[in-house]
Amino acid sequence: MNLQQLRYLNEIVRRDLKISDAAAALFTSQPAISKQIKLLEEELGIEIFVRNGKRIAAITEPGKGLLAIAQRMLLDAENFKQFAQEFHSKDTGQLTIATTHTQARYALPPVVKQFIERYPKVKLGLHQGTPTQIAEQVLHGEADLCIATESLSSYEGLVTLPCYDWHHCVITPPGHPLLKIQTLTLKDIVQYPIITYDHAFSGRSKVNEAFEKAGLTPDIALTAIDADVIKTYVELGLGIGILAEIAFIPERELHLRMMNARHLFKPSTTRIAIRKNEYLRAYTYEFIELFAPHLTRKVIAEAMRLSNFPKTP
Amino acid sequence: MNLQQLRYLNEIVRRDLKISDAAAALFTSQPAISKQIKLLEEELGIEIFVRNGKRIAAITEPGKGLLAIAQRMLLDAENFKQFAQEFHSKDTGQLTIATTHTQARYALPPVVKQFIERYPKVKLGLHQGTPTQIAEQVLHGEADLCIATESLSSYEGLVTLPCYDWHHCVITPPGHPLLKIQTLTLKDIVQYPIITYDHAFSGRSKVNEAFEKAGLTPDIALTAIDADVIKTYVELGLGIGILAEIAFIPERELHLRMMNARHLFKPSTTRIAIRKNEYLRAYTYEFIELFAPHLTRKVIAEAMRLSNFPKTP
DNA sequence: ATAACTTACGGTAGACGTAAGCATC
DNA sequence: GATGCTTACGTCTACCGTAAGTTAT
Repeated sequence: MNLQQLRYLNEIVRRDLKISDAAAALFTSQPAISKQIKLLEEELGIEIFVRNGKRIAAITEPGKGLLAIAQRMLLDAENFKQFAQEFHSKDTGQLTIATTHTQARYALPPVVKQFIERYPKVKLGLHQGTPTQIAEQVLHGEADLCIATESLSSYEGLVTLPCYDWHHCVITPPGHPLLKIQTLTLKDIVQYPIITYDHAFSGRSKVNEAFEKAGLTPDIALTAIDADVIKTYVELGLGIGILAEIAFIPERELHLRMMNARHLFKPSTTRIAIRKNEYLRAYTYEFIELFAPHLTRKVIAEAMRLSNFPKTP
Repeated sequence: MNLQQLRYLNEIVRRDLKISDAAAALFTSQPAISKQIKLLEEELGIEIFVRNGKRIAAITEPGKGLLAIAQRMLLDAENFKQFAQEFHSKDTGQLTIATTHTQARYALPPVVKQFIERYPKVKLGLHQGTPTQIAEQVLHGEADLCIATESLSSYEGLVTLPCYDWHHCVITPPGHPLLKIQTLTLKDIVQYPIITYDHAFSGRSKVNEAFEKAGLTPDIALTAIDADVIKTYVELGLGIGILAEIAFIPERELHLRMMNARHLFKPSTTRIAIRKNEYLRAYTYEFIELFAPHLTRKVIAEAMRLSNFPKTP
């Protein structure tokens, strides 16, 4: 048994039990993997995969157990290298952040600016995607951390940390009738077509929740993944917008007006997620702290440690 | 980086930083290890060992961190094989138990008898040693579990489980004056020379504790590692004996008499210890349960799991 | 018929052992 | 001088890639 064989095993499972796909992903030949898996099975004396003639049909019960141990070992192998890197060259390396539009466009720029000044030799990568996509990128090690507002906590293999709370606001074109109202109500809002985030994005769930609770059915004219699209269509007069306060920069939006909606929608929490048991570089800790100052190295390390403990119901 | 290199690294540290000793222990040549460590250091770009010319002087700070990860990986590698074994041949394998004389001679025989009937194909091994020795055998993987009464809980890498409580008793030759006393006191006992266990064996600490608390200084005539030696010298009239109740089998000891001493010495607890995070075979669980029926597979697995959690002070 | 895995075979890299060299005690 | 690590070199294993073979879809 060696690490290479474990890598092969892990990749085959990741690629839906297709050896050829795994070979392509690991830049090797199909027979190479085929043979190593055979050798591994032979050495262990058990079958890891259920074969249907020459095709792999499923993973066996013991195979699942082996896979779990293998994955832990592979993660440790990564940690081993990372740990060495840390001492070899403290301030160089890579940091890949997976995030959604809202964060990338409005929350991250000042943080990134500070970070690249502090760590000019760290190659910073930004992957944009849906909350689901970015969570899986972290799970598969394609990104070091992800930042989003929705649905990060449902992944077993991730540790999530709350960064900050924010509120939605309502935007309208100048001169809109709503602007005359002192304190907005949901009833006022449902009078007009609404343009807001796609479900699964940027706290959209809190918006839905509020309307449902009030027994109101809003007329959602258009849903967008990012605030810029929402603003564009509000400017065009298609309706009023509901978006994150952070996404509205008053001095830039000459053709839009913002109204407070903090009393209407519950605050959303933006979270950061990292892979469980992953060794983090010093600059990764620092990036997180730049983004959310209360998430110090100590706090993060403690949360990571606690993530392996039983859930207290 | 590969597992072999990690094995080398681990063994060098285990052998007090002597490459040649590590080579001997792993049945390979000294240059083989030397070179692989060099290669590893080169690959990682850091020095793992502090060299004093051609001699290894110490392990570096990063080296320590790497060693910790390496050890976890090596343990997982063992678990990987063990797990496979489990499915390959459920009821065959090896089980090595490290224990002290008292357990081996008096507590284990019936358990071992039952076990070899149930698992005739499992090669059962018994290592006898001091509590310290047997704990280290488990730590180094030379034994699967150890059973003893003293000082197992002080090892970070072990999980200990209480098996049963037992008491000391006092033994004398027939016709001894003490036998006339209804209820023994410590004052009665210190009138005579005492023969008992060596320190660090079989609850000797509880005996010391009792005398100290009472402000009495017993005349310890002889200390032995095992009960049989104690009994021999009590028979010879060198003094009275204090030993584990379990070690006194009335029908066999024609030249000795036993007196209750439960009210004099605190009960001792015999414990079992296993290595943290080690994958246990089904028959290992069963052996433990045979020895201590309340230690079911579930209880043991839970204790193992909890051993990784933070200590609640 | 094609996609997917296995078998067969030759080439190459890398790990190991032996022997010689050199530094520390 | 003895011990202990490194360097040098030859050997051998084992892994990988290419190509041909076999079996499901």
